[in-house]
Amino acid sequence: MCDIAQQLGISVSTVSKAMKGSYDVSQATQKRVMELVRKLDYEPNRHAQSLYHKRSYTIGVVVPELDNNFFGAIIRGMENIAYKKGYNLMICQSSESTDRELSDIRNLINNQVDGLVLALASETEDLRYLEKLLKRGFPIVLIDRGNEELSAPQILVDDFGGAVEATEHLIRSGCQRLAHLAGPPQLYNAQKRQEGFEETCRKHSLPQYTTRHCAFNMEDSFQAARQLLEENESIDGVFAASDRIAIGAMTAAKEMGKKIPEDISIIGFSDLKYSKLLEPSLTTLAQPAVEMGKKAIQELLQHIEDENRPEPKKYVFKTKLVIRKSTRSCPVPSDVPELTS
Amino acid sequence: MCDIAQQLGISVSTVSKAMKGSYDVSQATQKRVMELVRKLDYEPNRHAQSLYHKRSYTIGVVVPELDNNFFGAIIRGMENIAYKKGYNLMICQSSESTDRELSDIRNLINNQVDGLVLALASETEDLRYLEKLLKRGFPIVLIDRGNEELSAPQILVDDFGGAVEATEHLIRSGCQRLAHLAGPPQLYNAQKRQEGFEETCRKHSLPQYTTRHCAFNMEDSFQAARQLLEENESIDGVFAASDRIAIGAMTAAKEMGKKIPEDISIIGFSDLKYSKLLEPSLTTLAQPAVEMGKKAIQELLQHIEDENRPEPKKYVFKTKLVIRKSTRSCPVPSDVPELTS
DNA sequence: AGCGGTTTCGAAAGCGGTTTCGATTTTTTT
DNA sequence: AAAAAAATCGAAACCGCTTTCGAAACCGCT
Repeated sequence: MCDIAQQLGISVSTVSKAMKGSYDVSQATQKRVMELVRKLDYEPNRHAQSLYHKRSYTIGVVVPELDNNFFGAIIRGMENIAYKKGYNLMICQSSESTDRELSDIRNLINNQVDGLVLALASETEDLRYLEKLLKRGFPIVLIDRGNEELSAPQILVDDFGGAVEATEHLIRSGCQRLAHLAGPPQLYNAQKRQEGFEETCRKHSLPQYTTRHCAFNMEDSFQAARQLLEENESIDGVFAASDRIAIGAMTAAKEMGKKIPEDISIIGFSDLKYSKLLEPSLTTLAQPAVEMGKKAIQELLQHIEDENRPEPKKYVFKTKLVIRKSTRSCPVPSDVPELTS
Repeated sequence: MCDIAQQLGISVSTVSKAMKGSYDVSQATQKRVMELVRKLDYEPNRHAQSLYHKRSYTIGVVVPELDNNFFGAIIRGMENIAYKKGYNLMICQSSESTDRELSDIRNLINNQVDGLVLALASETEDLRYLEKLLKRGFPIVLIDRGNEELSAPQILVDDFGGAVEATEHLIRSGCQRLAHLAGPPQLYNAQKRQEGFEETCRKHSLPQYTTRHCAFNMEDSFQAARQLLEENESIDGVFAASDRIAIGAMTAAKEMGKKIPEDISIIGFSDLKYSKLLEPSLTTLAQPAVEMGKKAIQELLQHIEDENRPEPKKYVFKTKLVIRKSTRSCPVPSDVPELTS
């Protein structure tokens, strides 16, 4: 900027104002400045700007993992909005580790991010730091992994509704003895999915239904599924709390010589990129991840840019049933709800 | 920092020095400062620091996509080293779009990142901007997607060697009529894999071998594979340039009623997380992605922190053959090379 | 007491911008 | 032609931190 001022024989303040299109600089100098700016490919130093404005125009993002369809799509949605509004993203993956998550958040704060979008790790329980931030008025939006205690806006999927839909799909396709392979019990989403499952079973007065918890990975879910199916030979339908758990269940079922979906139907949750490649392809619930990412940033920016902060709302996105080959075909076609925001 | 100085009745300069453990502040005040710092959870403003040091302690990363095992693992490796050394990552996904890539890079530069780690989009050809940056002495490291023209350090996998290994594995397991489903021809990696394939076929004087190009996605590769297999009924072994292409090939082969691996062996490249879940599970070449990510940052930091920049070297990481069920079992066990850097 | 040497500290400049405010010039009005 | 108003510009302060450099205080020693 000094260069430009010198070359043009004007002051830095004028250059700065010219670049911002201030009213208080003549058309002529404005043009001269802009031309030189373009010629030199000049861009003002963001750190200096941040320092003055006390705003970094950067948003911190922490997700459990990056190489995951769901979070990948969420990030695409977030980038979409953020870049358009002149904000940058600083993305971290906690790898589902609470410690790493905390240090990521602290580091982002230390980097003066203007706000945070967080998908908390499954085991995160100590929310004191986040509460402190919120109390200070620091803008935070939670995404996917909700939390009842934190008074922050939350962008969630309708886990309960999705679970109901999944369970009803199983029942409609003729399954009578259902099992639910649930996620970690401390995880909000897992709880809601379990509730949806159990409530639907009760509603339909199913003679038998069971729930068993396992981690969101294949190894653990494989073990859990095997135990479950061994103890309970008659199970003919499994609602897995995630596609990865569903894969574990499929592997276990196949290993026990059960045919999918003839002997046992399996339904997942998430619609991972590879779920349609499985054998049989997995029936599952798709989540509008890109839309969720967009909404998260929109919500966050509102909190960042508005003085009078509104009440933290919850936005619940509907899931969409994707029927494939791992469940028996339904006599009555299920009505597929539209994606709404 | 002003707060601390005031509360302790000392000057900001002393506080600053105390926090850095400068020799020129007494033990007593140092202790008083540190205690208050801890109590207030104070962290100095990074932007102010960056402004002074003309260093942001942030590294820009651009990869084609985030929800991808390979790049996910690379990023984990990069985070590992970067955080340890006090650097942050600013991660962008170009979604394989050249335009987006360029705007991401410009934006990162504008954010004053100290260096860049890039995995170029497959179609990127206009390297003028990058060349300009390199000429200015700006530190850039290329990862995975190499480029002969750019004089930057490159962290690569031994595509040629991996292809040789894959091809020899097919030959060893009894395949005679091989085909290669290659990636986009302008992509450096794809070229090397193709060369490895063809050279090995020639070396073993195979009676027949063909190569066909397709994009790194399932739809395109499915079409390509089907055409290939229809035109050439006798093909009994396919080396796919990526796991995703392999999946397309598997789907095509199955659709044509061919049994894998009895009628046709298929081998991929990358070892995606879900490749072991396919039916049959996919034989493929694993890449030491985490190690590559680590190396990329180490190399970049050297360039950032050393005045006298060394010649840009190429680091070629060996792949590892992962034998699963999509290729026939070998009479002679292939010797698996170790991971080296 | 006077001297050099060591510690310990703070004032000030600077990093690269932005913005306020007063000065100067130009234009318009009377 | 003088006064008022508007347009245009630059000096300076500031954002929060680091570092240089000089001042002050303290030390032991002759």
